[in-house]
Amino acid sequence: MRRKKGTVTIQDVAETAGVSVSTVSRVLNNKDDVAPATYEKVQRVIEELGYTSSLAARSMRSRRTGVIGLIVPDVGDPFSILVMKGVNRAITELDYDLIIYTSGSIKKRSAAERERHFVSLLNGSIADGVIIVTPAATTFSTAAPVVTIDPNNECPECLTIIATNHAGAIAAMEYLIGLGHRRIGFISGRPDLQSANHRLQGYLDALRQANIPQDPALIEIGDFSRETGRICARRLLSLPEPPTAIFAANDQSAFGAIEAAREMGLRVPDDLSVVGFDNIPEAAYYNPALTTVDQFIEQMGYVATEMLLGLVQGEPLENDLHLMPTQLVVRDSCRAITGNA
Amino acid sequence: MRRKKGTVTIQDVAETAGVSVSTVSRVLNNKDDVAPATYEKVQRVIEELGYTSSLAARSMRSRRTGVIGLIVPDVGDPFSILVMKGVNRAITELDYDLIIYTSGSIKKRSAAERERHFVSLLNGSIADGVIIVTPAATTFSTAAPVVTIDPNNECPECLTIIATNHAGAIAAMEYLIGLGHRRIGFISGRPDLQSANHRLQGYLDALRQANIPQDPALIEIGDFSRETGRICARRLLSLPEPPTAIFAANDQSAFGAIEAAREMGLRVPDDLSVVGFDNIPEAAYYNPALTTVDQFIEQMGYVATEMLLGLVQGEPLENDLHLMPTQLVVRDSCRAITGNA
DNA sequence: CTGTTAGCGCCTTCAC
DNA sequence: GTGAAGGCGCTAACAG
Repeated sequence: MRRKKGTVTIQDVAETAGVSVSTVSRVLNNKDDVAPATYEKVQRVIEELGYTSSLAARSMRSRRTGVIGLIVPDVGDPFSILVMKGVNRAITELDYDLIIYTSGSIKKRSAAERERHFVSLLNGSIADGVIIVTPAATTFSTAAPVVTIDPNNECPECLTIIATNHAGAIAAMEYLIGLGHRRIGFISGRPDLQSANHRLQGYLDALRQANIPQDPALIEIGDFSRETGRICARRLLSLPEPPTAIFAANDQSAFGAIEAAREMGLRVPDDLSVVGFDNIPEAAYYNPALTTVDQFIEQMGYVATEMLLGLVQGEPLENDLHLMPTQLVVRDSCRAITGNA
Repeated sequence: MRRKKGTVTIQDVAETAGVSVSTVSRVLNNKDDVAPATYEKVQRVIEELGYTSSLAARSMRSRRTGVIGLIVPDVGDPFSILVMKGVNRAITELDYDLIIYTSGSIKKRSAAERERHFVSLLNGSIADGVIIVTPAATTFSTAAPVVTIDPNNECPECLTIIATNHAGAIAAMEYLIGLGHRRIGFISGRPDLQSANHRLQGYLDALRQANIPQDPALIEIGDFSRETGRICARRLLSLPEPPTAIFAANDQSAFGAIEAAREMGLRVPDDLSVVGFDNIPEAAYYNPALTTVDQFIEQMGYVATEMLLGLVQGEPLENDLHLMPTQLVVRDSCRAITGNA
């Protein structure tokens, strides 16, 4: 770790190798034909000097930098983590580099502002393309391609990946209804999110389909957090006529709901059935293992990266919207209704 | 999202504002005295055009870029996630930008290679400094400051942050011993990691201190993963004379151990006490809530960032090593030993 | 095959 | 106060 001397540049390499900078540049980019002897020599000097070309300089000259950017709202959020994993997998397979940014829920700037900030920070500058997870903003001024995952609002002009939230919610509800449940509570996600609304709509539609009257008291507005899930479930379970099952709009809320039930002396699934949405890893480990709707989040990240790199490499994509399938995963948090209720 | 036209440059701003590029540059960097009227006008044009200065160009000219880099081995690992959160918090408070890289456990290049790759990718180029989590490499050729968190090996010349692993392990063991346990199994972490070895040493020393003979059969070599924790625990619990308590070198292993116990028909804590290490968020939510040693991981990220930014801003740091305290957090996964065993 | 010549977008002297 | 040059490290044309 040399502190002072600074970076070794392409110049240094050229001089100590006794060639011109362009020759060095050529071997760096495996260009044309360089005399094997020269190539060898330059390569050796590069090795010796521990030279790495400056990303900054490189991206300034050539369009392609070989890095793509990922903007997530929160590094601690399981959804974001899974997307990161998927993107990371694709990135390494396809030999790109990945830069991750957090648009965070910070006070200083709004999420939308930070997103814009990062997009332009990356744009034309450092990254060949950008993936944005649950973007708050709907438009971005950028020359590089953008793919959005699970956007909060319709995002015109953006490539978008989103799960079949409505269908997934229906599947969960049909399962619960098939188990004999009639009073089913719903803990929704943030109402400003498309995906949350689609799930709510699925809940409603499934009820209608089964000819079960809808009871507004059974719908609680959550925010996808564990803590709010707990609070919502408490309210639901304190109703004069409490639900026998709860469908939570994501796994975190479902965990909160189960914890609330437990605190109130209810056993899951014996006294209350709970279904989540997402199928994050913890769902399988949870006690009881959580029945939930898988939306293949990690795969979303992977697909987003594939789409983005396709765009980067100039392949024109036809459809702007990629629908990710959902699938009910039955585990141990639900039980058929037996006697009363 | 304009696709074609490319980026708006400082030139464009200068032209539409009717000034020279240097003037624009001045207002961008709040330099000297710019006539208020000019300042205002330029500012407005910047706003209108949605201009953001190119990170690439900027970092090429000026030393300070205002971004720091974070290199983590795996975005899915709870330890890395907590560090990210801490770094992120410090970053936003101190008004820097953050770039995250994954050195990943990929086949293509070794972790050490990837670390070096990223360090030089960031160095002198994009970032003012770099934080590396559990680095495999021990030296980095870089002009920018480097801080390492929980390095695998001694990392000379690097600023290092590491928890008091030995003391933490002793605390956990004293607690278990105080509860009356005498046969205590240990599931270690990867033996190539400093922190893992320190914890093992703590286990050993606590035993000696309490005059409990050490039994090699009670020590299993794990790798910090849940799955391995499960396997190790299975072996431990299948011993002719199984342990009454298990101390796992991290929370993930502890979860695995509890799951193994459950599969074998043992109840935790009634039939087996388990202590973990890390205090990741899941530990509090787990059923039973996990007794563990907090090593304030998030805080490590925060402190690392503070140290790094101190270095970046030229404040000379005195000590190269920051020791993070550890603290036993008692929850529900242990019980005093009663009758037999 | 290799060196020379232009810039990429920006900041930093230096004049005015 | 402001504009005009020079150059950061690198790549992409051209020459040779």
